[in-house]
Amino acid sequence: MTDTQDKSTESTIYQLWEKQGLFKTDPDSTKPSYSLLMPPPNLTGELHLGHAMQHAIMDAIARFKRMQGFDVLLLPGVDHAGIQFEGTFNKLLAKEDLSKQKLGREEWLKRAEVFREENYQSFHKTWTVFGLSADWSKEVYTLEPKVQKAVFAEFETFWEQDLLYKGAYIVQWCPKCGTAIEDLEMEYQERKEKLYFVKYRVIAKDVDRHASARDDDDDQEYITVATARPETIYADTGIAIYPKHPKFSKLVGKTAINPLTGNLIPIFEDPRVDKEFGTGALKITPGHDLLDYEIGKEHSLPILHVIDKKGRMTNLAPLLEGLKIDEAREKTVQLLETKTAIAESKEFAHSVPVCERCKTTVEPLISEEWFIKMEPLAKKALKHIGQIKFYPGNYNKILSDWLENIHDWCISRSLWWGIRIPVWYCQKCNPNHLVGKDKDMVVSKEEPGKTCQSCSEKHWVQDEQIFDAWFSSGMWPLATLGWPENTPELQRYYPWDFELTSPEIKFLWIARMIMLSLWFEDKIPFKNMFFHGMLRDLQGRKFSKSLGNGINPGELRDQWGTDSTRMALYSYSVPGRDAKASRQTMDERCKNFRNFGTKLKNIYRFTMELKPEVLGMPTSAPQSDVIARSQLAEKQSHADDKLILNQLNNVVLGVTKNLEDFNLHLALDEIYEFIWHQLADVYIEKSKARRAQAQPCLEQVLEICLKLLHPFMPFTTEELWQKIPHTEKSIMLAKWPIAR
RNA sequence: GGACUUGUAGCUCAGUUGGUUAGAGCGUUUCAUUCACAUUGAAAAGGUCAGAGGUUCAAGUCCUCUUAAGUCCACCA
Repeated sequence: MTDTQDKSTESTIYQLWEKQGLFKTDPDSTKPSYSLLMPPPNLTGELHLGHAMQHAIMDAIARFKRMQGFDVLLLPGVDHAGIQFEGTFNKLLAKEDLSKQKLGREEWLKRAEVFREENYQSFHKTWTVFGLSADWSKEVYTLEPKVQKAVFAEFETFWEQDLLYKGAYIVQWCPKCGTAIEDLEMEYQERKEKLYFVKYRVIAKDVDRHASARDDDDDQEYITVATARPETIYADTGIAIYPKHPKFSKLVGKTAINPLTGNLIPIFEDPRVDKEFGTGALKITPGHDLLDYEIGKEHSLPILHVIDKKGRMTNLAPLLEGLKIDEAREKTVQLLETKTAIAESKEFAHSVPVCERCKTTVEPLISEEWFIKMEPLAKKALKHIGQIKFYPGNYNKILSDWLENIHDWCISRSLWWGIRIPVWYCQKCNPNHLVGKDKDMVVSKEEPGKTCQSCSEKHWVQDEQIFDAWFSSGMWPLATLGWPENTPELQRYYPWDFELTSPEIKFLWIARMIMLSLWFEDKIPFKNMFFHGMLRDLQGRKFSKSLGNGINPGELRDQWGTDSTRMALYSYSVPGRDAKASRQTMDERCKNFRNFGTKLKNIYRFTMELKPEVLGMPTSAPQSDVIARSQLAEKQSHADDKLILNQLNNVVLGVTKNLEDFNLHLALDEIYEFIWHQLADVYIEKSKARRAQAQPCLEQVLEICLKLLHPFMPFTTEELWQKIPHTEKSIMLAKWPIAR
C-alpha cells in the first residue's frame, strides 16, 4: 500500500469516527465519567514534537477509558498566548513595515485576528491528523466569551475580597515587548561586563554644599562603590554600606555628592549589603533595581527615573537623553573619567536577566500595575495539594516549595492581545486612573451605564492594560466547563481526572490552576497530574526555532504513518524523564513500529484472509469477554492454545494495570513482546501444523490484541477491526478485555 | 547558595514493591529463505548497571559518601 493510500485510509477512518459522534461525551448515560483536559497550545507557529507527544498520551488514555466503559470528555482548546503571540505577530508586521503604533489598537486587533485564524487552522489539521479523539463540539479558546466571563468573575471576586491592588511598584520590564513581565518569564545570560569603582565625594551632612564644593582640598573624603551600571548613577538617591564597615562606617550620617547630578545623597547602613562584593558600599537606585527599591523604601529615599519604558535615557541625564542603555553607559563612563570619579574598573562575569521571549535585557523600573495578593491562595493550595496525584511524585514537593515562597502576582500587561482589564475610570474626576474602593472608578465588563458618583457625568474610559495570559489560562479547568455558572458539565466532569503538561510551565500554569481552582470552587482542579519529560536534541539542548534543531512531527507522520509516530512518542513518554532525540533516533523508533504495524497486518492476513477453506466464516458473534474466553480455553484442550491464552491473559492484566498507572511505555513493551515474539514467532508458527484446530483460538487472540493496541495505534486497529467479524461498528465502541 | 533528577550494550532508552544466567529498539556479525510477513526468521557478539562503602540470605533497585551531567528556584552592585 502506498503512503497516499495510507493517509486517505486514515482520514476516512477519522471521518467515520467523527460522523458517528464517537468523540462526544455521553452525559445522559449511566456511565461513570472520566475527564481529560488538553493543555491548550499557544496560537503561535506550528505544533512541535512535544505537542504531538502530549496529544498522543492524552488520546491513548481517553481511548482506553472509553473502552473501559467511561463517559469520556477529552476537551480541546487553544490559548491566545498574550505576549508570545503579540511578539510573533509584531515581527511579521515589521516585515511589512507596519507596527502597532502605525495601525492603532482597533486595526491591529483586526489583523491579529486574521493571523490567529490562520494559525488555528494549521493547529486543527495537525490535531485531527494525529487521531486525537477530542470532543470538538466542546472546544474552547481563551479569548472567547465563555472564558472572558469566567475571567471577569475571577477579577470581580478578587476585587470584592480585597485581594487586588494597583499601584506604582518596581517590576521587571521588557523594553522590546513593552510590558511588565514576571520573574518566571525571565531567563539569565552569563555575560562578561566591566565593574566600575566609582568615587562619590563625601561631605558633612550640615555643611553647605557650596562651601564644600572646592575640589582642590586634599582632605576630601570619598566613598567608593562598585557598579556594573554606571548609567543609573543619575538616579542614585543613596549609598548603603553593610553594618560596622571598618572603613566606611564613620561616614554614616554624612552626605555624598552624586558625581553626575551633584545631588546630595545620604550614606547609611543596611544589612542587605553584601560584605564580600565590591567595596562593601552599594549605590542605591530605587528606580532601577529591585533590592535598591526595597532598601530605598525603608530609608524613604526618593525614586528617580533615568531609563524609560523604551529602554532609553530620560532627561534626568540631559546630555544622554534618548540614548540606548549601552551607548549611555559608554558616555557615562567617559563623563565620569573626565571628573576622575572612576577609581578603577575590572572585568567580571555575572548573569543578566533577559526576557524569555525576545531575549532583550530586562530593565527593572517603576510602573503602574495590577497585583493579586497571593498568600491566602497559596496557603489554601498547600492544604489540599496532597489530594493530587503527581507523576512523577516529587512534583508535589517542587510545587509545594514554590507555594511556600509565594510572591504577589503582577497580572497586568501593557499589551493589546488579551482580555482587557474590566475597570473604568471617570476621565474627568480620575484622570490618573487611580484605584480605591470609593474613587471614581467602576469594575465592569462593559462601559458602565451609570454616572460617576463624583461628577454625575458619564466620561468612562477603560483601563488600557490587559491581563497576563496566565490569569485566564489559570482558570482553564473551570472556564472550560462554564464556571461561574454551576453547569451540568461542571458538576459531572470536575475535578478533571487527568491533566498533563511540560514541566516548563509548572509554576506559571499548574500552580496557578491549583490555587485558583481551589479558591473559587473549593476542589482540586485535577486528580492526576502528569508531567512528561522534555524532548531535547542529542546535545541535550531544547528544541528551538533559532537553533533549527526541531523535528517536525508532520514529516515523521508522512514518512512512517500516524500510528508508528505515536508509538515512537510513547516510548519517550516516561513521566518526568527528559530524553534526547534526533531525526535519526525518531526515524529508528518509527521504523521499528512501522514494522510492528506490518507484522500485525500480516497476522491478520494469516488469520483471516488465508484461513483454511474447510472453516466457514464464523456465524457467532466474536467472543471477547472473560466467560467466553475461559469456556474456549476449556474446550480447546491443546496445550499451545492454553499457553497462548494464558500468556494473553497476563498481557491483558499487565497492559490494563500499566495504563491505569499511566505507564504507557510499559504497557506497550508488554503487548509488543507478546504479539511479535509469543504470538507470531511461536504460536502461529506451531499452529501451521494443526491450522484448522487452532483457528478459533487465533481469531480470539487477534481480536483481543487489536483492542489492547487500539489506544496506541487507533488507525491500524480500526482498519483491521472492520475486516474481522465484529458487532460494534467501531473498535472505539468495543469493550476493553478483562483478564481472568 | 537551596532543591530535584540522571549516570545501565556502539547509539537512544526500559527495568513496577530488592529475588534466577541484566532487557528493548537501532546498529554490528553469521546463517536461513518457493513460508502470513526480506518492513522476515534463527542465532551471535557487545554491559564490573559512574565509583566507594553499608544494610540484607539476596542490591541495577534501599542507605551513606564521592564524582560527572542536567533541570528548577534564589542571588548576582
